[in-house]
Amino acid sequence: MYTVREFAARAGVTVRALHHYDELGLLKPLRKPQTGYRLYRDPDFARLEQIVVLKFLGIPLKEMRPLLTAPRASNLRQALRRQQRVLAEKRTQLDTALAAIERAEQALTQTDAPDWNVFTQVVKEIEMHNETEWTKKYYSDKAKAKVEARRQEWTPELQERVTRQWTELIADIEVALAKKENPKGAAGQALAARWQQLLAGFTGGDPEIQQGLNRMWADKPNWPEGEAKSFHIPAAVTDFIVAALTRT
Amino acid sequence: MYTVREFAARAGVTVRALHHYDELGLLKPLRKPQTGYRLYRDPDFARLEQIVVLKFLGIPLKEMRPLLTAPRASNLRQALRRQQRVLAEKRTQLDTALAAIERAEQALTQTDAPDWNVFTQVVKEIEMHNETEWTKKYYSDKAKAKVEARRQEWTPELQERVTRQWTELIADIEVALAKKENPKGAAGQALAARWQQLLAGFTGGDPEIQQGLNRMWADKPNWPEGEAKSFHIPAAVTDFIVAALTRT
DNA sequence: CATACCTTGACGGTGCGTTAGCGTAA
DNA sequence: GTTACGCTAACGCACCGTCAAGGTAT
Repeated sequence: MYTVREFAARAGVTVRALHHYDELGLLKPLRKPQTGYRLYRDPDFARLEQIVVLKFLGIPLKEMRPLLTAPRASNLRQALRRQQRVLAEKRTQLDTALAAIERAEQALTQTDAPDWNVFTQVVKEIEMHNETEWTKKYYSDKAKAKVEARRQEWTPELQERVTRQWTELIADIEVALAKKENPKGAAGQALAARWQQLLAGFTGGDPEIQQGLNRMWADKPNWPEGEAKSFHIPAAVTDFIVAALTRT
Repeated sequence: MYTVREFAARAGVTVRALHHYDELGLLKPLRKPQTGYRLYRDPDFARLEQIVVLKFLGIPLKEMRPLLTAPRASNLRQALRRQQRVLAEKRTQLDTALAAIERAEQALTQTDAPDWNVFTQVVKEIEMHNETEWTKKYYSDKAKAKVEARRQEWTPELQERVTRQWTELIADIEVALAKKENPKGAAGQALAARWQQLLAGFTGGDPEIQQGLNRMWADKPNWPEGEAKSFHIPAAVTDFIVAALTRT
């Protein structure tokens, strides 16, 4: 039986952190009857260690609960793999930033006034490089050029709106699934039409781009999974759309 | 002359971001007389690009203003170097986390139940390694062991308290400096005494540790500068203490 | 008149640090 | 009684995303 302070000292965390974990329901100690004082015991120690480890690995506190109580390792391993990808992407981010700084320093040693042009060029290059890199391999050269051309016209806000439209559509489809709606019915066809609309917004009706997209989706399990929430489309949803679009 | 939306589209940022930069005083556009509408012009574009670049490099928005208006490159280069160190440290952090995940996965492939022991061990190892690594080179082997032993007893809260005591002391010394207090006077001696007290709290009066510390401070310009605020002690302060402690 | 775009608040999210005000244990 | 420790509540930080309520341009 430890008090907060003792327990915190033993575990190498602060009292405030323990309060926080308690609030989040991650680690709820016993309470002394009248006073409400927290009372920690040995099993709590093990659990806290697990929390600390997961935090060290960069896993958000809010996602930890299921991992801590899971009796089997499968979801833990899943989480680790996800986290691995997230961290890896962050690292390449960092690497590019570092590279940019180095290049910029070189440029700065030559002139006394900051040469923002060189500077911004470097960064832009790198940014583009990163963003498009992972999708590249799916497109033919001609398709790449076309996609690139479209990118130029995309404002980030347009991006947002489109993303929202997709998520809304997916939500609607999930509702339809829950209602056991028939893909061939009117409602199903309407959803499929919205789907194709959105898709056309990206491909511009270009078959080469469509091809590339197809390849990309076929390889979905291997997508990177960065901070940019590449929207997760449940398999059931795509199945529904496929069913709606295939002619009988 | 662009409206927010146009300008945002041209620059590849969101309208909200522009609002935000405006609020922070980073990029204040003209305003249309009656309506208060924001009006951006070409010079604003250049400035925005600079902001975007610095953000890409991970520099906090609040620190950007002086860098943007600085006519000469010197403080920009300073900032870049600082940022380089910060990023580099973050990267090693990431690397260790990634390494930990890999090791953990290996451990997990063998058992089905999560083996938290192996797991926490790995992380602890690595954490220690990191924390002490950069100070290591200043200490003799014997001193290292002693410092390590002391570390074990330090709770993070004790850490905090000590840190605060140092910052308070430093603040007090700066006040004394402002008053042009004499280091040899009573006030100066009192401050020096507090200094030695705090130091003794770390060294435990051990000469080997003291030696290592001396070497470390002598090498101060080369310290890493992570997120962990290694307290910055102005040169004037150390000078004051040195003057107070050297026997006449 | 409708519609698209502008404005200024203000809340939310991440992981706690940091007062602040107020009971409790030794 | 004093002092050290416990509790909850609430703000703060970084960078905007995301409504919301209400004017303006076309």
